[in-house]
Amino acid sequence: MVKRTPKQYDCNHMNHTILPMPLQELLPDGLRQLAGGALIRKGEHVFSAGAKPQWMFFVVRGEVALERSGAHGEHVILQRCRGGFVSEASLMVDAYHCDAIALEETQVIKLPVAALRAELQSDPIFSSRWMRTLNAEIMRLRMQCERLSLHSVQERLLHLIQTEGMAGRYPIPTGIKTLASQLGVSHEALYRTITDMKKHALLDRTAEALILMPRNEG
Amino acid sequence: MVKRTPKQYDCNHMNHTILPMPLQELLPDGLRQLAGGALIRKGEHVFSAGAKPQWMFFVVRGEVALERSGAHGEHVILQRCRGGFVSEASLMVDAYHCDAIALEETQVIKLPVAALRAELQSDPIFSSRWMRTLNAEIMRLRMQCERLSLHSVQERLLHLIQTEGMAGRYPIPTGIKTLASQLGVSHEALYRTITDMKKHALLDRTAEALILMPRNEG
DNA sequence: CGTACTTTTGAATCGCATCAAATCTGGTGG
DNA sequence: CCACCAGATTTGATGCGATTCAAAAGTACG
Repeated sequence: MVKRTPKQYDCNHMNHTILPMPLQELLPDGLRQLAGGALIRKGEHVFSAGAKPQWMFFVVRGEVALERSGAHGEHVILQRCRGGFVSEASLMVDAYHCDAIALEETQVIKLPVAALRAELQSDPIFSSRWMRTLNAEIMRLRMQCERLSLHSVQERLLHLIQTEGMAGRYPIPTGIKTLASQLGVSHEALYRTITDMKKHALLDRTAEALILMPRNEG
Repeated sequence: MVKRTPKQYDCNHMNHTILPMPLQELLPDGLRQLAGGALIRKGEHVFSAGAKPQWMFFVVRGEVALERSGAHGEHVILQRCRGGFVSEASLMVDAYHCDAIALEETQVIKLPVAALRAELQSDPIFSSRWMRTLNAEIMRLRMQCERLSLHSVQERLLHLIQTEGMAGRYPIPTGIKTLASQLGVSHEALYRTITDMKKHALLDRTAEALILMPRNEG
């Protein structure tokens, strides 16, 4: 095999291991060549607000939170990402508009923004697929707005499980505090709500997930 | 001038009047030919959740709200649109995921979805511009999520004026009740907050807009 | 075994939703 | 011009649910 310019990852060789299926299907060959990997430790920034986007990040394993921080250290989680691209919107923008922080040890794949942009220009199929991911992002965000418009913690939690869970099951791999921040409520309130719902047999909680109980109304 | 197939609007002739500048710049010639117009009365649906998108709507004048309705008639305004495309995300989707309702008499321009999709495939420049609008939408939605994560009415209102207003000025053409719904608070609470803020010289209110007063802190 | 963090419970307080009612407004028709 | 109506605006009172502060118990990790 021909020796190639060394990269952070030799993707030609490792494609089948480091590129997850959805990314395999999405990316044209040319871009796959340029993909690199990175491991981000818990608490570290993937990128920071104000910085110029150089890479597009795809989360393979772990979890990244997009957050914005106010002047006083309070921070709002705008979105959590456990798989797929982080901040697709940053592709066409000169500076990030929020922070991305690893909530646990996280494996990402990096794609150079310039190459990605070029590929979008020249490959209509890829462009179309990319637009689909943007559309999905928009709908997810609209869902989140709807959720945050609900007034009680229980309503928000139910909405989350119903709209983002799978068959009434919603994973909570990074804990309740993270989830509370995502729902825009205090962690105490969320703990209490979960306890109450368990007591009323509306919800079950395992270490990894929240599970909605089927309603057996008379 | 050559006689053309009659359309709902003769855009060749009326381009400069019915197509607003941002749309002029965004759309390729071919699509401009296919643009039609429509006038939607207050309270009427532009489209409804579940329906298959046939047209992409661009608001020229008036106001459209994207809302989702629960089972009991309660409705949440996901977004208000006073200019520009409504629900860009619906372009790649088989069914609308929310309702679009005119909050006042509204002038829109309609573009056939099929032609728009085709143009996105064949025109990389247009495709790139369209992606930019999607990105802007994503950022606006993230802002709204951040806003809805704030706990007090005053914080939400300030955030709205600061992030979506121009130079501390935010137009309220369709009234306070609409604004309250957008902020996810009751209209009474919003009225009271505005009154309080006026009393404390934080805010001024005219018939058309809310205006943030500059803080003269010691 | 100590440290840091999460989970849990408790109590006090506050802001908002809600219900109610009065006033104001613009528009319509007699 | 007035009577009337539908909405919007405004004020009031009440109760609930969440925030907040506090502290204890549990858990992971070196």
